[in-house]
Amino acid sequence: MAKFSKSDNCKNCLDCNMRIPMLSTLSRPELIELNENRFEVKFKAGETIFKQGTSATHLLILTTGLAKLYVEGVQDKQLIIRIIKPWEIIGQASLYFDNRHHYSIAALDNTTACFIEISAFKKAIQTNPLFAEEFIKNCTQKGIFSFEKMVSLSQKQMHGRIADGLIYLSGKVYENLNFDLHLSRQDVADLTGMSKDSAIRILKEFHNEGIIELDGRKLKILNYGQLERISETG
Amino acid sequence: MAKFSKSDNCKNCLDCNMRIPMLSTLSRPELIELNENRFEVKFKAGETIFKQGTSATHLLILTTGLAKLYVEGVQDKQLIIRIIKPWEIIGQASLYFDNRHHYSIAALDNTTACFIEISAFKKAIQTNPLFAEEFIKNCTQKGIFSFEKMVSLSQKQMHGRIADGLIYLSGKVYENLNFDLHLSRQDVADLTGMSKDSAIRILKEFHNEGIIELDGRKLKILNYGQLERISETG
DNA sequence: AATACAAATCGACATTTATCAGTCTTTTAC
DNA sequence: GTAAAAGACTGATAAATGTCGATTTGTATT
Repeated sequence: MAKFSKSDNCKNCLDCNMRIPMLSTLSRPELIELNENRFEVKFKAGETIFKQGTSATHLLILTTGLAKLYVEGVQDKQLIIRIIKPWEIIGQASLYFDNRHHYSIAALDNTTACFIEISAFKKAIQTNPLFAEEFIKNCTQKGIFSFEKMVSLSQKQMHGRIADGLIYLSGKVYENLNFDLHLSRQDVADLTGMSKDSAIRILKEFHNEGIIELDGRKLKILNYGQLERISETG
Repeated sequence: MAKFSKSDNCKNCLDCNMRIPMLSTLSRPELIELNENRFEVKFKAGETIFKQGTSATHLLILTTGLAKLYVEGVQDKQLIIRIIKPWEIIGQASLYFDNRHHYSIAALDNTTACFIEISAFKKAIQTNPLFAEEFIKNCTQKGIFSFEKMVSLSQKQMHGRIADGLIYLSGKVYENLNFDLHLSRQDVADLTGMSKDSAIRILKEFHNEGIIELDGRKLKILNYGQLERISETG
């Protein structure tokens, strides 16, 4: 189970300042206030960090590990929106809406999560226009990302969607053509909107065609250009 | 072609104040400044109001008519994200990102659009925290809407997606169970992520089963509960 | 009203994708 | 170390969806 502690990983918010662009707009007193309203919790791989539908009282920043952000769709199916890495701020969606979580987060790894009280955040938005601007920037970027995801999910066939998924993982998550996948095959399916069996099949096809090398969860992209072509032609 | 004029429809931004929640947080001088940096343009049904990829210099508020907001996907296919009604603020996505439009807007009707300079808007965000908050609220709501749309597009079958489309149109756009559709069959398909022929087929099915009554573009929802059920079961 | 053109419609067919059952492999639990 | 469970994989089949061609309907133009 999750273990409580005030400062296991990052000593305080003044540290985060360096790593999180949004927080760098905050003044020293503001950071100190943020720091007083936070705590860290450790999660084991597979544990739910927060669950769609529960009330949203804190924002979340991972300090170690990876997690999946997903919405619960029809008939217990999950749709993975994106993979969360350390130093991203998560949970803004609920800030000004209905104080409910509209997605779930689950650890893909042993992770450490820092929870920051929403009220401290809101205060910073009200008093620091630069911070508010950064916040808005963040929101709008996610909006644009959503559009691309919708196009991929609704207009591309399975090969294109898997290609998009692999490009996303290597480009945005692991920043490497060669990585150890934290996702199960089911997760890959939930990320690309298809059945698990179909995801397995396409991955195997890509492997057989020499586009990727896949052994268990070790994944190497051998022909990135080909993936891009598959992504574009749908 | 589009016809220029400073104040065809709404006399000035002090009017809009009443109709647009976000603007109601602005002070009188702020509204006056906004008013000095705006102009109105008329569009005929079918005309493009702005086009994905072009540079974003203005935000947009419709004062009359309806428009579709869509992204250009693979192979010239459109994905309609939502329908725009008067008194919604459009174009925030590009505000703080790369100053490009990431979607297109096309008139579905004879419409009047009011263009507001982005710089005037940004200034209000920086100087008026309440306005910034309203802006953020707006962004996050759209984010949540996006999640629902992604689930619909990627996890529901055609019947469920058409049901979602009809529920959206009657609930959010026309606010009536009985309306004159501005969308073509192709538009309905682009809204629900399927081929035109499939959209026609499902609509006809719903008509034959007595769930809706559809004659050309006159649409009446006869059994809303049934639509909800179809939406939930996918 | 006659023509031209775009939109809507429909049935037949092809393709894509999901489902299912069964096997194999890897990890977990004791 | 072995049994059990979970995950990965595969082929066959069924279901969902798209495509195509032909026809009809509606609308705008003369």
